[in-house]
This record gives sequence, structure tokens and C-alpha cells, in this order.
Amino acid sequence: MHTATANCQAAEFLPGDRLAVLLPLPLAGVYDYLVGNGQRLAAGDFVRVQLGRGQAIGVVWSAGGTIEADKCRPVIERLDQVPLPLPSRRFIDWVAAYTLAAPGAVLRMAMSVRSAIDPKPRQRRAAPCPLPDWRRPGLALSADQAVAAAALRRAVGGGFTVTLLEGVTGSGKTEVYFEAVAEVLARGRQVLVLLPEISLSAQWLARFAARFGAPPREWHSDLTDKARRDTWRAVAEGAAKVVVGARSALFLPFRDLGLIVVDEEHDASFKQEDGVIYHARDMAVVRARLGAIPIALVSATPSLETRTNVEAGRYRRLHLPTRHGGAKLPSLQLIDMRRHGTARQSWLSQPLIDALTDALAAGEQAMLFLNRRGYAPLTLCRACGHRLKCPHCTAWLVSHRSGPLGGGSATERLRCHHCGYSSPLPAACPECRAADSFAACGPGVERLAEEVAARFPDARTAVMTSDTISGPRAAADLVDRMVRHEIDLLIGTQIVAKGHHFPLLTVVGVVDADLGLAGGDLRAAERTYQLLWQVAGRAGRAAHAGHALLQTYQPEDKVMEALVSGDADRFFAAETEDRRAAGMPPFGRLAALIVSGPEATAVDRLAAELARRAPRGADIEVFGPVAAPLAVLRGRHRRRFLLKTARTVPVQSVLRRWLDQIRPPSSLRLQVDIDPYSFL
DNA sequence: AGCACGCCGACT
DNA sequence: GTCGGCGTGCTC
Repeated sequence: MHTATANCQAAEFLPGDRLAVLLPLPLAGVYDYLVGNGQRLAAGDFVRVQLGRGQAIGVVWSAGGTIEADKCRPVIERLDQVPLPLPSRRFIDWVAAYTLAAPGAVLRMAMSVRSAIDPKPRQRRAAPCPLPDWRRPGLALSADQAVAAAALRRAVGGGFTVTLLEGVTGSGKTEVYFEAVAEVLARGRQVLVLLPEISLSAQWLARFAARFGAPPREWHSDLTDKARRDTWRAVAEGAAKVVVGARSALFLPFRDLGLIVVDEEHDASFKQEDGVIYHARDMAVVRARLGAIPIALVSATPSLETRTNVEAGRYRRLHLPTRHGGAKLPSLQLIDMRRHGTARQSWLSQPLIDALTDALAAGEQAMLFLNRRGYAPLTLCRACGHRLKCPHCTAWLVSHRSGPLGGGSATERLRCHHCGYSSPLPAACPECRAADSFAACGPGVERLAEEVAARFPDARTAVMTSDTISGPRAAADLVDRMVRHEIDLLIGTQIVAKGHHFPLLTVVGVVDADLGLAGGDLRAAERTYQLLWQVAGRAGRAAHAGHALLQTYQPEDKVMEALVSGDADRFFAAETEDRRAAGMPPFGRLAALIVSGPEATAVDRLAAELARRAPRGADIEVFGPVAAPLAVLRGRHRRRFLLKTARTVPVQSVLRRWLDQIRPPSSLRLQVDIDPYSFL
């Protein structure tokens, strides 16, 4: 572990000194180098060093001394680049220690833009960007909003605090935290706003520009190299004042960060599931603490973890209980599918059809939500019952009948949603050779669109999924078409649940409200509640009353009852008690260990060895090994362990002691997931 | 992550 | 007989 950063303030390293350089590579630790003649170096400096036969750019981390001086090579040069600030360095160390990732792998996330750091790739100076103007007046705030905004403004400049800003959909949370943003800008410091699915937030960007007269800097995977380089440098130099980004923006080298906002803090996409596995919301709180700055967690349906922190007095809570501008929350109605069964090849019940008919007749818009991409989730052979499966994963192939951009090309393809495998529908059953024997089972959004087209031939419909949206522009286009009422009925996956605002949308139908409840992981109920509440909240955000209709086969389920009653507090209180009783997070700790490799026997052998050496203790339980639910993924066989401990157990050192005894053959991978959210 | 070294198939 | 596949191992 490398946590030596904090004690060297502005210590200078002089020629002949040994120093530790962190390289943005998944190495076990820092590498030692010598300060060369005429060099003066300090922690945080970007330096070019020799590594093997080649060169690499790294960051001076601390004093060296782990390796004999005669093995050390001199630093080639110090790069003319703003040094990586201390809070960023401490954050990298902290994340590495917490996630058990190599520190260099974490640094790599902070140095993702080589061309911004290395002067060798030619680059022109970026043109200056217009700055957000905090002096512009904001929208008029309601009394509730004004109280919350004043409290958030007071938090700015007051050191580390965590504030939950909770408010129903449409209550104007964004305008409230914009006031805190204005306060930070007035003080000349920087702001980071984390959003899930940044590429789909054109409406957020428009609101920001309307409030501050200039766009924020964006940070996400769809950026061009040039935009990425310009923004990275502007953040490092302090010229970029507001950055809105996906989770990786947390690792930008902010020169003087003054506030972090995590919008939709409950959103599961803040959990990074590959590479360095971390939860951006939790790490954002750590980043705020290390920077001694406030952080606001914003949500209509805060996570159970955040609610628990509020109850324990660790976080403060600001609440916006009503919709802004007098809009009413939608009515919410369950449709008991045991009574309102549908005809075969049909997924819309009569009450939902009636509601859609009424909305369309009134010139309003409707939305159908089904969290399943493609045409049908399963294709089977009518002759022998064979199910078409992915050759590389333990998963059914999903049939897709639309072209990649939603065009209705007639060719049917089968796709694996886990590995990207794709093939045409075979001419005959690979098992029994029967021809033309395939039957599509169950609905995806494409098939739902087919039913809608048959039932509402005059309605203008569109399907919104990651398959029909190729990038931020396509998403914005579709949202615009919806806002301009060029679409009557929008069909979509959870992409449509995100914070879009459609004034004419009055009816939301959830085709399969039970979908998220299967599988029974510890957050299934919570997640389903949050998702369905968010989807329902799309309805009736302006002058018109909204109605949400949820088709369910288990209307007596606690989630469904909570949604109809609107009593979120009681639902979360019950969930919290369940978690407390079971010693589950946030009252206990979980870590997952996943062994994977191309050969099942080798994977099992390593898993057995891990099981033999599993940690024991009063407050420690180890479950496994078991085959992962996705037993084979991308051709790799997978076995899982789950480590469950009391809150007081230092789970990282337990894991380290466990794993240090084992040297896995290089064809096998051992993945640690601290605080797992996915149990696949 | 690169970039080596290292043993087994199709070519000038 | 070589050129070259990418499997494993190291870089201060």
C-alpha cells in the first residue's frame, strides 16, 4: 500500500535524491527513480522516466528508498504541466487502498488523456471558453426551494459536509443546487456535477446554460480527443469552472474544487463494474472529505445507504416535498394481471389500452416502459424445445428484428447482451435440424412496438433504447421530437426513466413491473421501487394530471404496495430493518471475489484453494465458491465467493491476507468487488 | 499497459 | 530450414 503522500507538503527533491514515481500502469506499487542533475522535483510533478526499453510518464509520489540506488535510473525530465494536486493524490491512494486496486491503475483514470500531459504529441492552445456567470439571476424559487438553496449556499465554504437534497420528481432540485453552484463560482472555485448516463442529459445542459449563460465542461466517454485534452488541461489549470460528467470525472485533476454534486445519487450506474471497481457516489464523498469541501447528494428516491447516513446524523437532509409550479404527482394504479390477463402475443391489458386510448384521443402523450431491449428475450425450437444460447456466455440470445438504428430491416438477428455476440437467425434448429421451427418467447420493446402499431395505427410512435440511440445527439433529437409533440407514444427501456421533462406526457404504462424483482439480490426491491417511481414520475409534470399504470402479477408485493400508497418512508424503514437484521450493508460489509478463466477445471482448482485458506473469525462469514449466475461470461468460467463481515472488520486487510497466500496462474483472474451491487 | 522472450504451424 | 502466432513475465 502506498499512503506516504500526505506528509510531504512542498518538500523538494534535489539531484541525487531517490524518489517514488507512480506510473499509470497496473503495477503493484511505486517505482524508484533518481533526481537527475539540475532537476528540482516535488510531489505531484509529472515526469518522464525510463521504463524497461521504453519511456513512461508518471507522477512524483513521495520520497523513495525501497530499492537500491544502483538499480534506479534518473528522471528524464519534469513536464511543463500543472502538478497533480495533493487532494487528487491522496484520493488516488485512498481509492486504491479501498478497492484493492493497484494505485497505478487508479492513477491511470486520472491520466486518461496522454496528449494533455505529454508535450510531445503536438497540440495547439485551446481557445478560451465562455465562463458560467454566477451573477445572472436564477429562476424564482418557491419557499421550500429558497430554504434549501440558502442552506446549500451556507454549506459552501464551510468545509466537508454531506447534504442529501431529496425532492419528488419535478420539485426543482436542480434549480436549488444551481444556487450552491453560483455560490462556489462567486468564490472563484470549481464545481463537479456527477450525473448518470451523461450522454443523455441534453436537457440538463440546456438548463445549466439558461441559468449561467454558458455551458459547463462535459466529461464522458463520447468526447473527442481534442475536447478531452482541452477539458483536462482547463480543469488542471483552474480555467474550467464547472464540470458535468460521468463517474470518471471524479478523477480529473481539479486545481481548486469547491463543491461536488451527485445527481440521481441512487442510480446504479454510478457503480463501475470493470477495471477498478468503485462506487462513484461513495468515492465522491471521500473526495469531498479529502478536499474539505461540501458535497450534495440529490435524489427523488435516495438510496437506503444514504437514508441510513441521514438517520445516523452523518448527512444532513434538505427536503422538497412538493412539485414546483403546482404540478401534481401522478396517480399510480396497479393492474392485476392475474385478473386482466392478455391474449397470446399481446402484453397490454385492457385498462392500460383504455388509458392510452384516452390520452391519445385528448391530444396528450403516453409512454410505455419495458426494461427489455430487442424483440424477444428467448427464441426456442417448437420441435425439440431447444433454446438458442450464446456460445460464449450462460445466457439466452435475444432476438432483434430492427436494424441497429431502429430501421425496420426485415432480417432477424440474435444477440447476446453480455458479450456482444451476434448472428443471423439460423435456418434450422442446431439441435434437431427442424426447419422454420423457431418461436419467439416473451416481449422486448420492439415486439411491444409491433403490438402498439397494430392497436394504435394512427399514433406516431418511437422506440428509445440504447440500440436506437447512437450517441448524445441522437438522444437529444429524440427527446426534442418528443417535446415538440412529433411523437405520441414513446416506448422505451430504462433510458426513458432518466430526468427528461415532457410537458404533454400524461400516461405512463409499465408493461412488466415485476421484472426487476426476480433474482432476489439484496437491493432488488429497493431498485425496483426507485426505477418504477422514477418512471411514473415522467407523467404529468406540467399543467396536466398524470397517470401511471403498472401491470403486475404480484400486486400484494411490498414494492407494489409502497408505490401505490406513496409511503416511501415506511417501505424504506422496513427494508432497513431487514438489512439490519441480516447484517447486510450498510449494517455489515460485503465483498465479492470472482475467479475466472477459460478452463473450468483450473478455475475450480483455484477456487478450492481459496476455499481452503478462507479467512475465519467471529464476525467473518465466507460463502462459496459457487458458480456465478453468469457461470460463463465471454468464454470465461466464473466462480464466486461472498465475504460478509461486521461493520467493524477491516475487510480490505482480511482480503489482502487471504489473497497474499495465493499466486494464481496468469491465465486465471481474481477480481475483488468491495460493496458489490451486482451478484452476477 | 507495452514489450520482450519463448516454443509450435505455414511459407519464401 | 525461417517467419510469426500470442502465452507468460518483467519493468525502478
